[in-house]
Amino acid sequence: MSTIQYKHHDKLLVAVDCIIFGFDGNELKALLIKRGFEPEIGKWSLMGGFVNQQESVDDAANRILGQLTGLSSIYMEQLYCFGNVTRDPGGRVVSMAYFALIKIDDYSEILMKEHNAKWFPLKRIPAMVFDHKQMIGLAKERLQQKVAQHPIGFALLPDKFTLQQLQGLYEAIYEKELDKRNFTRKILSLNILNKQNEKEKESSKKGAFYYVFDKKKYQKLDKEGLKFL
Amino acid sequence: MSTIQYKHHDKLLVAVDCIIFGFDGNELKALLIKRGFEPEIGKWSLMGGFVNQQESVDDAANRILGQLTGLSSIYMEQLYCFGNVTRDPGGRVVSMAYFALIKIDDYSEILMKEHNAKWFPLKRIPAMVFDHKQMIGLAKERLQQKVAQHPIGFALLPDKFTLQQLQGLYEAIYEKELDKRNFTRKILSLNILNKQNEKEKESSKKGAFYYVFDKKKYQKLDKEGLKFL
DNA sequence: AAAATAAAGGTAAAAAATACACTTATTAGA
DNA sequence: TCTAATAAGTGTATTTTTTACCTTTATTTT
Repeated sequence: MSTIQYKHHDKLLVAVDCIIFGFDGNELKALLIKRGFEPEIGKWSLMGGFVNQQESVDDAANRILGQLTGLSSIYMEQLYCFGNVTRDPGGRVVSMAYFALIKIDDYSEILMKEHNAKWFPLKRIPAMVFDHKQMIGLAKERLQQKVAQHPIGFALLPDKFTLQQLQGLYEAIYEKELDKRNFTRKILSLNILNKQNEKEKESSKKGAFYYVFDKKKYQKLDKEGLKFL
Repeated sequence: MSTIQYKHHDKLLVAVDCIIFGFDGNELKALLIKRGFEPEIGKWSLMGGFVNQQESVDDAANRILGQLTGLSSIYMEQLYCFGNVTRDPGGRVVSMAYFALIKIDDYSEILMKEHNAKWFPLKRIPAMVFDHKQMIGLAKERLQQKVAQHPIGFALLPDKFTLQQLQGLYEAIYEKELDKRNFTRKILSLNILNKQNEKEKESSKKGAFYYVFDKKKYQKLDKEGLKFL
């Protein structure tokens, strides 16, 4: 705080931009929308909006995510503040970037169409407005770091998933192949997955058991201090 | 960005608050100032200020840090955005918290006195205004994580330091004792320190060799992908 | 019954992390 | 000049973690 009254200070537009990640079983993707107004009309953009006077920045982020996906109680965290003076040619806008992890089949098709939204593989992100591409790059790095220490990846998978789906997710995030036996051993040794009796039978004749993430077991471990992977 | 014109949206006060860390050879400390105006006059506070229309948020953080310490080109990074509606009873203020690492003897005494600034050990932070104590707690956690992966700790030490001073720093940050031989072996194996011919002779009769951090060696390693400690 | 498919599972070798204690260089003081 | 005091400097054995690697099993289809 400064030593003079608040009212003498500049007020700024504060925006939120959401990097929305999804996983289709094969690739990591980000959900982008086609900007329908100037400046930069027609370019791809992150879903964003302005923070209102009477809502917290986090609330604004959740509101904006909800507008596009119809989803609430989604994994989301602050990424970074983009605060350059000239980042948005439309005005002085400070943007808080957030990233969210959603189950790719959970969003509302209707809302998606309304917003001209489309999933893009992270490896093939098109030209984007302002600093949005940079935001996605930073979000990817952050996800890579975070996922190694916290079990947030499950937010990208269906509630029931096979070990190979889980491994595929990590391979997509890290962009490298992992050894199946080592991966399985490590993830199971954490004791945060519950094996189901049911099998997934689409991708093999033998079928692979489903697992579910046991949040309570994890939280217990987390208190004791756990490195995730 | 929203689908209606920017001018219809709310503008907010955007503040920056700086957690300034120092190390006195023994303890990690934070530099606080005594707030001289309402609300919450007389309470301890982080050094802060408002972001001006014509400066970036990062520039504002550097300006504010310079106001208190007289220092520039200091290690500083964004910590987190504190955006609750009611966090500051004086008005709707979104605060970007930054943390900075300074060499504790480098600041300007004059500016410190002007601002009623004082160093507090992290273990004995007094009551503070708003959410500032929470900011310090978060900064400490972030520093602990960061320092394990990046060689930023040197910003808290004099240019020349002994291995025991360096170890002491890590012990202060992690809040636990480390084994001297293991620490020495590990840090030297990174090959980012240059041993000097000169010895520090105050704390022992034998004297301990000074080392300096070699930024170039580090950057070379960093490109190749390095876990720090 | 045979073939095809992907799932499941273990071991040995290498690397990294930990635990642990004596010798050395130097100065101050007897 | 000898002795005592002080912290610096140094190596090895043990445990844990990580990595590399392939055969057997369950099930379905033909």
